[in-house]
Amino acid sequence: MKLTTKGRYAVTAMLDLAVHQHHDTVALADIAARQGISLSYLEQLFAKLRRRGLVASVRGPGGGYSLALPAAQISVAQIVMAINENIDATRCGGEKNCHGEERCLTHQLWSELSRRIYEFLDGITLATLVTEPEVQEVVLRQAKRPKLGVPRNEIAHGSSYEKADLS
Amino acid sequence: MKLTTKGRYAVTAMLDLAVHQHHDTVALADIAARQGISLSYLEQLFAKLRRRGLVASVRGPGGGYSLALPAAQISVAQIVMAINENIDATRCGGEKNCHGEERCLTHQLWSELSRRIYEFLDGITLATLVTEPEVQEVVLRQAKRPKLGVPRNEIAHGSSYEKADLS
DNA sequence: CTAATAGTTGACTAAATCACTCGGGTATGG
DNA sequence: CCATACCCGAGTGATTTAGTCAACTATTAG
Ligand code: FES
Ligand code: FES
Repeated sequence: MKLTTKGRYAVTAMLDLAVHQHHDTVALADIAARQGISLSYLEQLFAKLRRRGLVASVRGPGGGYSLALPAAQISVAQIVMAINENIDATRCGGEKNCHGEERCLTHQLWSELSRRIYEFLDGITLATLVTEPEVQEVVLRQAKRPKLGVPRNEIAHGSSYEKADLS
Repeated sequence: MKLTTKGRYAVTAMLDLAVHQHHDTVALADIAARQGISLSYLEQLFAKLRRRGLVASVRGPGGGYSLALPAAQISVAQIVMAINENIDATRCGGEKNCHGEERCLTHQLWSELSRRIYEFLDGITLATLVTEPEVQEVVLRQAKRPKLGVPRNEIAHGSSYEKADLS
């Protein structure tokens, strides 16, 4: 699997979207401001999410994004895969050919690991997350803060470069 | 967690070592030849494994490496962590500060994922792997092949660049 | 003694990827 | 028509990956 900040941002943004579902649509600028993600970057992510049919968009003033499916039908695995493509921890990508043309000593191990990770992430939907007390707490904290109208390209970013993949 | 080819090679090499334990020591050159890994690269990996106390070395002719502990006491997680340091899938690295100075919406999720992965990899030891029929099969196949004396720096490498991390 | 073996160390590199940014589009409601 | 918001592609610097290379040092067989 590949699990980078890109995928994490996507899940965070989708969760924000799920939380604010009561509006018809949510503008990316709002998500950007609430979650501290660059707008341009979000646009990139949502383009992929839309192509995969996970979100729907409405253009023009008052427009924005909404979930294309009920929150209970969108799993974290789907989001991560929409962004990062594969979710496979083997070296061969399932081809069983990374040692010469044959299966290597540890293929079985990584293959099983991939399955576990996928099962875990696929078992958690946006609906699950929304009801988590830990999530609700953060949502409340964010609601209290004055929503500063962040203009395009002026959002602070952490510059940490950490990854988390399991190709 | 971080799970790159580096970590995968390390596990493969350690497993090879466990399989050939009946010799006093195993030379890296043998492992390199059997598993198709560059010798110089293996040296780098085993330096770390030795510092972590997972393998012991004997220098000079007839020397090589051996497991520093019984195979049943070396888990895959230990090997991966010896090579890649952390095994954490969060963005904050456990600091809970990746949104401003506070916990982000999805911290809980990545944190739980990290735990699952760690538990899985820590539950599998070299001893477990050695007895796997899938592994035995590969070992037999490798034993049949004539052990070509591969000189330093002449081993073929695949140039695939795939990752698998979960920082 | 000496040559061959094998581990030890550190610096160095090309290529790939990541995490964005920038600059312009295009639809749409008021 | 104009402000809003989505749409899209190209480009970039920093970082990491997956190695290589060269020069040791320890040990032992002969
Ligand atoms: S053959 Fe699939 S990981 Fe090696
Ligand atoms: S605060 Fe830990 S992952 Fe965001």
